[in-house]
Amino acid sequence: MNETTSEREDQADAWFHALADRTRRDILRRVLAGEHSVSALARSYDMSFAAVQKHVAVLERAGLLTKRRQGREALASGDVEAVRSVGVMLTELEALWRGRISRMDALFASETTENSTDTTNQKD
Amino acid sequence: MNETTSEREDQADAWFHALADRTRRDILRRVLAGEHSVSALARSYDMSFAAVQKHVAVLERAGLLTKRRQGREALASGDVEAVRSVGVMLTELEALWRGRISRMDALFASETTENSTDTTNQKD
DNA sequence: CAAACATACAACCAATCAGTTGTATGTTGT
DNA sequence: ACAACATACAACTGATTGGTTGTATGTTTG
Repeated sequence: MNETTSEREDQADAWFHALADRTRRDILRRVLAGEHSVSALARSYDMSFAAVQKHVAVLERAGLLTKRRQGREALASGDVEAVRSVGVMLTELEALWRGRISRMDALFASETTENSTDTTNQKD
Repeated sequence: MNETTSEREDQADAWFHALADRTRRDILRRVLAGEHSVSALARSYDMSFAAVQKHVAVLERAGLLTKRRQGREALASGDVEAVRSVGVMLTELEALWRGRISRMDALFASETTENSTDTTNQKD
Protein backbone atom coordinates (compact mmCIF):
# COMPACT_ATOMS: atom_id res chain seq x y z
CA MET A 1 0.00 0.00 0.00
CA ASN A 2 2.30 2.69 -1.18
CA GLU A 3 0.82 6.12 -0.74
CA THR A 4 3.61 8.09 -2.34
CA THR A 5 1.18 9.72 -4.74
CA SER A 6 -1.49 10.23 -2.13
CA GLU A 7 -4.81 9.43 -3.73
CA ARG A 8 -6.52 11.27 -0.92
CA GLU A 9 -4.64 14.50 -1.57
CA ASP A 10 -5.34 14.27 -5.30
CA GLN A 11 -9.01 13.96 -4.43
CA ALA A 12 -8.81 16.93 -2.09
CA ASP A 13 -7.11 19.00 -4.80
CA ALA A 14 -10.02 18.26 -7.12
CA TRP A 15 -12.67 18.90 -4.46
CA PHE A 16 -11.38 22.27 -3.31
CA HIS A 17 -10.49 23.42 -6.80
CA ALA A 18 -14.03 22.61 -7.93
CA LEU A 19 -15.49 24.51 -4.97
CA ALA A 20 -13.21 27.53 -5.46
CA ASP A 21 -15.43 29.03 -8.16
CA ARG A 22 -18.74 30.69 -7.24
CA THR A 23 -20.49 29.61 -10.43
CA ARG A 24 -19.56 26.01 -9.68
CA ARG A 25 -20.73 26.35 -6.07
CA ASP A 26 -24.02 27.73 -7.35
CA ILE A 27 -24.39 24.88 -9.84
CA LEU A 28 -23.66 22.43 -7.04
CA ARG A 29 -26.37 24.01 -4.88
CA ARG A 30 -28.91 23.60 -7.65
CA VAL A 31 -28.04 20.01 -8.49
CA LEU A 32 -28.00 19.06 -4.81
CA ALA A 33 -31.51 20.47 -4.53
CA GLY A 34 -32.63 18.52 -7.60
CA GLU A 35 -31.73 17.20 -11.05
CA HIS A 36 -31.11 19.77 -13.78
CA SER A 37 -30.16 19.43 -17.41
CA VAL A 38 -26.97 21.17 -18.46
CA SER A 39 -28.86 23.55 -20.75
CA ALA A 40 -31.32 24.38 -17.96
CA LEU A 41 -28.35 25.26 -15.76
CA ALA A 42 -26.74 27.24 -18.56
CA ARG A 43 -29.85 29.43 -18.88
CA SER A 44 -29.25 30.61 -15.29
CA TYR A 45 -25.90 32.22 -15.93
CA ASP A 46 -24.64 35.10 -17.99
CA MET A 47 -22.12 33.05 -19.92
CA SER A 48 -22.05 30.70 -22.87
CA PHE A 49 -23.44 27.18 -22.78
CA ALA A 50 -19.93 25.81 -23.31
CA ALA A 51 -18.63 27.68 -20.25
CA VAL A 52 -21.34 26.19 -18.02
CA GLN A 53 -20.74 22.80 -19.60
CA LYS A 54 -17.07 23.07 -18.57
CA HIS A 55 -18.02 23.99 -14.99
CA VAL A 56 -20.27 20.95 -14.83
CA ALA A 57 -17.39 18.83 -16.15
CA VAL A 58 -15.08 20.12 -13.39
CA LEU A 59 -17.66 19.24 -10.74
CA GLU A 60 -18.15 15.84 -12.35
CA ARG A 61 -14.42 15.07 -12.46
CA ALA A 62 -14.21 16.01 -8.77
CA GLY A 63 -16.99 13.53 -8.05
CA LEU A 64 -19.28 16.19 -6.60
CA LEU A 65 -21.89 15.65 -9.32
CA THR A 66 -23.01 12.84 -11.59
CA LYS A 67 -24.69 12.97 -14.98
CA ARG A 68 -27.15 10.57 -16.48
CA ARG A 69 -28.31 10.63 -20.03
CA GLN A 70 -32.01 10.87 -20.80
CA GLY A 71 -32.77 11.31 -24.47
CA ARG A 72 -30.97 14.39 -25.70
CA GLU A 73 -30.53 15.81 -22.22
CA ALA A 74 -27.75 15.24 -19.70
CA LEU A 75 -29.28 15.41 -16.24
CA ALA A 76 -26.90 16.45 -13.48
CA SER A 77 -27.36 15.52 -9.86
CA GLY A 78 -25.30 16.50 -6.80
CA ASP A 79 -23.52 13.81 -4.82
CA VAL A 80 -24.10 14.57 -1.15
CA GLU A 81 -21.69 11.83 -0.01
CA ALA A 82 -18.79 13.64 -1.70
CA VAL A 83 -19.87 16.89 -0.03
CA ARG A 84 -19.85 15.09 3.31
CA SER A 85 -16.36 13.77 2.63
CA VAL A 86 -15.12 17.31 2.14
CA GLY A 87 -16.74 18.21 5.45
CA VAL A 88 -14.95 15.31 7.13
CA MET A 89 -11.62 16.66 5.90
CA LEU A 90 -12.40 20.00 7.55
CA THR A 91 -13.34 18.24 10.77
CA GLU A 92 -9.98 16.48 10.72
CA LEU A 93 -8.27 19.85 10.52
CA GLU A 94 -10.20 20.97 13.58
CA ALA A 95 -9.02 17.85 15.39
CA LEU A 96 -5.41 18.97 14.91
CA TRP A 97 -6.28 22.23 16.59
CA ARG A 98 -7.87 20.42 19.51
CA GLY A 99 -4.63 18.45 19.79
CA ARG A 100 -2.73 21.69 20.14
CA ILE A 101 -4.99 22.78 22.96
CA SER A 102 -4.50 19.45 24.73
CA ARG A 103 -0.75 19.84 24.46
CA MET A 104 -0.94 23.36 25.80
CA ASP A 105 -2.99 22.09 28.72
CA ALA A 106 -0.43 19.36 29.38
CA LEU A 107 2.40 21.84 29.27
CA PHE A 108 0.60 24.12 31.66
CA ALA A 109 -0.13 21.20 33.98
CA SER A 110 3.51 20.03 34.04
CA GLU A 111 4.68 23.57 34.71
CA THR A 112 2.44 24.00 37.70
CA THR A 113 3.06 20.46 38.97
CA GLU A 114 6.81 20.86 38.76
CA ASN A 115 6.51 23.95 40.83
CA SER A 116 4.58 22.25 43.61
CA THR A 117 6.51 18.97 43.85
CA ASP A 118 9.35 20.40 45.82
CA THR A 119 10.07 20.51 49.58
CA THR A 120 7.98 23.48 50.36
CA ASN A 121 4.34 23.00 49.78
CA GLN A 122 2.77 26.27 50.35
CA LYS A 123 -0.56 27.30 49.06
CA ASP A 124 -0.85 30.68 47.59
CA MET B 1 -30.14 46.56 -6.37
CA ASN B 2 -27.64 43.84 -5.88
CA GLU B 3 -24.39 45.04 -7.39
CA THR B 4 -22.57 44.02 -4.24
CA THR B 5 -20.52 41.00 -5.20
CA SER B 6 -21.60 38.99 -2.20
CA GLU B 7 -19.02 39.37 0.51
CA ARG B 8 -19.74 35.83 1.56
CA GLU B 9 -19.00 34.44 -1.88
CA ASP B 10 -15.76 36.42 -2.08
CA GLN B 11 -14.79 34.88 1.23
CA ALA B 12 -15.67 31.41 -0.01
CA ASP B 13 -13.63 31.97 -3.17
CA ALA B 14 -10.60 32.77 -1.01
CA TRP B 15 -11.20 29.87 1.39
CA PHE B 16 -11.57 27.16 -1.21
CA HIS B 17 -8.82 28.54 -3.40
CA ALA B 18 -6.45 28.52 -0.42
CA LEU B 19 -7.43 24.93 0.40
CA ALA B 20 -7.07 23.76 -3.21
CA ASP B 21 -3.29 23.33 -2.92
CA ARG B 22 -1.84 20.38 -0.99
CA THR B 23 1.19 22.32 0.24
CA ARG B 24 -1.13 24.95 1.68
CA ARG B 25 -3.33 22.29 3.28
CA ASP B 26 -0.22 20.77 4.84
CA ILE B 27 0.94 24.15 6.13
CA LEU B 28 -2.52 24.71 7.57
CA ARG B 29 -2.36 21.36 9.37
CA ARG B 30 0.95 22.29 10.95
CA VAL B 31 -0.08 25.75 12.08
CA LEU B 32 -3.38 24.46 13.45
CA ALA B 33 -1.40 21.98 15.55
CA GLY B 34 0.91 24.74 16.79
CA GLU B 35 2.77 27.96 15.97
CA HIS B 36 5.55 27.75 13.36
CA SER B 37 7.87 30.36 11.93
CA VAL B 38 7.75 30.79 8.16
CA SER B 39 11.33 29.58 7.79
CA ALA B 40 10.63 26.52 9.95
CA LEU B 41 7.71 25.73 7.62
CA ALA B 42 9.87 26.37 4.56
CA ARG B 43 12.41 23.77 5.73
CA SER B 44 9.67 21.12 5.48
CA TYR B 45 9.11 21.48 1.74
CA ASP B 46 11.16 20.91 -1.36
CA MET B 47 10.75 24.42 -2.68
CA SER B 48 12.22 27.86 -2.14
CA PHE B 49 11.58 29.95 0.96
CA ALA B 50 9.82 32.53 -1.20
CA ALA B 51 7.41 29.90 -2.53
CA VAL B 52 6.43 28.81 0.97
CA GLN B 53 6.18 32.45 2.00
CA LYS B 54 3.67 32.97 -0.81
CA HIS B 55 1.61 29.98 0.29
CA VAL B 56 1.50 31.36 3.81
CA ALA B 57 0.40 34.71 2.38
CA VAL B 58 -2.48 33.05 0.49
CA LEU B 59 -3.65 31.32 3.68
CA GLU B 60 -3.32 34.59 5.58
CA ARG B 61 -5.33 36.56 2.99
CA ALA B 62 -8.03 33.88 3.19
CA GLY B 63 -8.13 34.36 6.96
CA LEU B 64 -7.22 30.74 7.66
CA LEU B 65 -3.98 31.71 9.38
CA THR B 66 -2.62 34.67 11.31
CA LYS B 67 0.95 35.84 11.76
CA ARG B 68 2.53 37.57 14.71
CA ARG B 69 5.97 39.08 14.75
CA GLN B 70 8.47 38.00 17.38
CA GLY B 71 11.95 39.37 16.86
CA ARG B 72 13.12 38.42 13.42
CA GLU B 73 10.62 35.61 13.09
CA ALA B 74 7.04 35.63 11.80
CA LEU B 75 5.09 33.05 13.76
CA ALA B 76 2.09 31.59 11.94
CA SER B 77 -0.93 30.14 13.70
CA GLY B 78 -4.01 28.46 12.24
CA ASP B 79 -7.44 30.02 12.78
CA VAL B 80 -9.81 27.23 13.71
CA GLU B 81 -12.87 29.51 13.58
CA ALA B 82 -12.30 30.11 9.87
CA VAL B 83 -11.93 26.36 9.32
CA ARG B 84 -15.25 25.87 11.10
CA SER B 85 -16.88 28.49 8.89
CA VAL B 86 -15.82 26.52 5.82
CA GLY B 87 -17.36 23.45 7.41
CA VAL B 88 -20.60 25.34 7.98
CA MET B 89 -20.77 26.18 4.28
CA LEU B 90 -20.50 22.48 3.45
CA THR B 91 -23.26 21.69 5.95
CA GLU B 92 -25.47 24.25 4.22
CA LEU B 93 -24.93 22.42 0.95
CA GLU B 94 -26.04 19.21 2.61
CA ALA B 95 -29.18 20.98 3.80
CA LEU B 96 -30.15 21.69 0.19
CA TRP B 97 -29.89 18.00 -0.52
CA ARG B 98 -32.12 17.17 2.44
CA GLY B 99 -34.60 19.67 1.00
CA ARG B 100 -34.61 17.71 -2.23
CA ILE B 101 -35.42 14.53 -0.38
CA SER B 102 -38.30 16.23 1.41
CA ARG B 103 -39.68 17.46 -1.89
CA MET B 104 -39.36 13.98 -3.37
CA ASP B 105 -41.28 12.59 -0.41
CA ALA B 106 -44.00 15.22 -0.90
CA LEU B 107 -44.21 14.42 -4.59
CA PHE B 108 -44.51 10.74 -3.86
CA ALA B 109 -47.25 11.42 -1.33
CA SER B 110 -49.27 13.56 -3.75
CA GLU B 111 -48.83 10.99 -6.50
CA THR B 112 -50.21 8.22 -4.37
CA THR B 113 -53.14 10.23 -3.03
CA GLU B 114 -54.40 11.56 -6.37
CA ASN B 115 -53.52 12.24 -9.98
CA SER B 116 -51.51 15.42 -10.13
CA THR B 117 -51.36 17.38 -13.40
CA ASP B 118 -48.85 19.89 -12.07
CA THR B 119 -45.65 18.47 -13.47
CA THR B 120 -43.87 21.52 -14.90
CA ASN B 121 -42.06 23.36 -12.21
CA GLN B 122 -39.38 25.57 -13.68
CA LYS B 123 -37.67 28.08 -11.49
CA ASP B 124 -34.96 30.70 -12.11
C1' DC C 1 31.11 45.44 13.92
C1' DA C 2 30.34 41.71 10.79
C1' DA C 3 28.34 37.46 9.52
C1' DA C 4 24.50 34.61 9.56
C1' DC C 5 19.63 34.42 9.80
C1' DA C 6 14.48 35.61 8.86
C1' DT C 7 11.60 38.05 6.31
C1' DA C 8 9.58 40.95 2.46
C1' DC C 9 8.91 41.84 -2.15
C1' DA C 10 9.68 42.57 -7.19
C1' DA C 11 10.33 40.57 -11.73
C1' DC C 12 10.04 36.87 -14.49
C1' DC C 13 8.31 32.25 -16.61
C1' DA C 14 5.62 28.06 -17.79
C1' DA C 15 1.32 26.00 -16.89
C1' DT C 16 -3.36 26.18 -15.90
C1' DC C 17 -7.87 28.48 -15.94
C1' DA C 18 -12.18 30.64 -17.24
C1' DG C 19 -14.11 32.31 -20.74
C1' DT C 20 -15.04 32.64 -25.93
C1' DT C 21 -16.41 30.95 -30.87
C1' DG C 22 -16.96 27.41 -34.08
C1' DT C 23 -18.03 22.81 -35.63
C1' DA C 24 -19.97 18.18 -35.32
C1' DT C 25 -23.31 14.78 -33.76
C1' DG C 26 -27.32 12.99 -31.85
C1' DT C 27 -32.58 13.78 -30.41
C1' DT C 28 -37.16 15.57 -30.58
C1' DG C 29 -41.46 17.42 -32.44
C1' DT C 30 -44.19 18.71 -36.55
C1' DA D 1 -37.61 15.08 -43.79
C1' DC D 2 -36.22 18.86 -41.38
C1' DA D 3 -35.76 22.51 -38.13
C1' DA D 4 -34.92 23.42 -33.49
C1' DC D 5 -32.79 21.71 -29.51
C1' DA D 6 -29.07 19.52 -26.37
C1' DT D 7 -24.74 18.10 -25.99
C1' DA D 8 -19.67 17.40 -26.94
C1' DC D 9 -15.35 19.03 -28.02
C1' DA D 10 -11.46 21.59 -30.24
C1' DA D 11 -8.94 25.84 -30.68
C1' DC D 12 -7.97 30.25 -29.13
C1' DT D 13 -7.19 34.24 -25.63
C1' DG D 14 -6.28 37.00 -21.53
C1' DA D 15 -5.73 36.45 -16.57
C1' DT D 16 -4.08 33.93 -12.75
C1' DT D 17 -1.22 30.58 -10.49
C1' DG D 18 2.83 28.32 -8.55
C1' DG D 19 7.19 28.34 -8.93
C1' DT D 20 11.94 30.65 -9.60
C1' DT D 21 15.95 34.15 -8.67
C1' DG D 22 17.56 38.42 -7.00
C1' DT D 23 17.66 42.31 -3.94
C1' DA D 24 16.71 44.92 0.27
C1' DT D 25 15.92 45.36 5.21
C1' DG D 26 15.73 44.25 9.89
C1' DT D 27 17.55 41.00 13.91
C1' DT D 28 20.49 37.93 16.42
C1' DT D 29 24.93 36.27 17.64
C1' DG D 30 30.00 35.51 17.63
